[in-house]
Amino acid sequence: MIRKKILSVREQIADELRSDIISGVLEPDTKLNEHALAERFGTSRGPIRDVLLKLTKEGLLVSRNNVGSSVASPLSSEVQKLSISIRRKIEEFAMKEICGKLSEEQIEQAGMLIDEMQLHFDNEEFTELTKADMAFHQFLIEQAGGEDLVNMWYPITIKMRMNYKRINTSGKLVDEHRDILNAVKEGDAKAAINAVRKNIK
Amino acid sequence: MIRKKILSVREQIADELRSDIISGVLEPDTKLNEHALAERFGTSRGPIRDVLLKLTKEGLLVSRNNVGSSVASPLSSEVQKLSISIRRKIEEFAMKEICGKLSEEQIEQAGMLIDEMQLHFDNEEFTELTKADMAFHQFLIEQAGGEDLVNMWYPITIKMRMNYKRINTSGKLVDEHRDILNAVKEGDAKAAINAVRKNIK
DNA sequence: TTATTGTACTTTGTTAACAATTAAATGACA
DNA sequence: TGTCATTTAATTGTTAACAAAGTACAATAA
Repeated sequence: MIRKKILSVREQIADELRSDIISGVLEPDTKLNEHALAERFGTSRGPIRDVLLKLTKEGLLVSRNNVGSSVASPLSSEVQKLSISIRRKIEEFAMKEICGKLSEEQIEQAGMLIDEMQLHFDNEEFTELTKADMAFHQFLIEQAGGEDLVNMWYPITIKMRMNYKRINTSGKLVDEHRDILNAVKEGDAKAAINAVRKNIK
Repeated sequence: MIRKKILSVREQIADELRSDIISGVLEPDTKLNEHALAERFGTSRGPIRDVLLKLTKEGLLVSRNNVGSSVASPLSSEVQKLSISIRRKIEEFAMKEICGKLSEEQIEQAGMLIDEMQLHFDNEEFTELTKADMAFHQFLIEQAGGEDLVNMWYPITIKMRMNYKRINTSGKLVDEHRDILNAVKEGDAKAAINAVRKNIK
C-alpha cells in the first residue's frame, strides 16, 4: 500500500514558498517579511523563521544578520554549467547503484510518480510538473544512496531550477523519464546512464 | 586592513557543535536535547533550534519531526568516494576561475590563512587545523564563484570530514596549500589543478 | 547644497510560557 | 511471564511579548 506522505505545517509552508520562488512569482531580491509571512500562513513567526533558514540553506534565499531574507538570484551561467555536470555525476552514480536492483514495488512506485508527471503535463500545471519531476529523481536517488545522497543532490538541483523559467515543457519530457525507469528495471546500466544524461540539461 | 569576522551568537554555537561532531566528541546517533544545549550555551531554545536546523541541512545531524535531532553517521565509502570526486570538480573549477586573477591583497589574505594552519599544526590543535584548512579552501572558492559556489561546496566538504578522524595530520599538509596558492599567484592553472587534486583525498 | 547627527519607526533576535506529540512507566489481564 | 492498554513524564512545536539592531528621515551645521 502506498500512501501520500504526511507533511508538517512547516514543510507545507516551505513547499509553497519554494514554488513561488522557482516559478518566479517572487522575483530575485524580493524582501521577505517574517510578520507578513506569518499572517499569510496563519502561524506565528517561529515556524516562518525555520522555513526561511531552510530555504536559505537550499540557496533559494539570501539572509543577512539583523536585516532579513530576500530571494536569491539565479546561478551565473558558469556555475550553472558546473551544477549540471555535478548533478549528472550524482545521478549517473545512482543509476549504477540501483540498476536491476529495485523491487517490483519500488518500480511501481516510481512509475506512479511518472504518471503524476503526465497528469500535470496534460493539465499544463507546470509548477506541479516540476515538483513531480524532482520527486521522481529524488526517489531513485534515495534508493541508491539514502538520505546522504539526497542531501547532496537536493540543494544543487532545486537551485538550478531557478534558471528554468517555464522552458523545458516539451512533450518528450515524460517519455524521457519512462526511458530511465525502463532501463533501471531491465538492469541496463549503460542505457540508464544515457537516459539520465539526456534528461539533465 | 584585514579584520576578524564578527560572529553572531548562533554562528558561534554552530561552530562549536560542528567541531564536536567532526572531532568525534559527539558520536553518531547521540541524541541532542534542546533544553540541555540551551543551558550549555546560556541561551533559550530558540537560537538552539536554529542551529540544529542548520546542521541538519549540512548533513551533520538527522532530525525527525516531534522526536528531535541526533548526530548523523559518516558517509558510506561509495558516497564518500563520490563526494571526493565532486569536491575535486568544484575546486578545479575554482582554480580555473581565479588563476592569475587575484589581487595582491587577496593573495596575502589567503597566505595568512595558511599561516594560521601552520600555527595550529605546530601546536597540534587538530580541530582548529581542520577549520583553518576549510577556511582557506572556502576563501578561494568564494573568490571564484561567490556565495552560490560556497553553498554547493560547503555541505559536501563538511560532511566528508566526518570520515577523517584525526588522520591527515601529515607535515606535508601545509606545504600542499602553499603549492596551491603559489600556482594561483603565478597564474599556472595546470599546476593549481594538480595541487588541488593532490590535496583532496 | 552636502554631510552628519539624532530621533522615530520598522524589522529581526530572544525569551519564557503554553500546547501537542512522543517515549517511558505503570498496571491489568491472559 | 509476557502482552497490551492506559497513564505519566519528558521533549519538541508554537505562540506572543519583549529586547536589540538596523533603516529612514528630518533637523542641524559646515
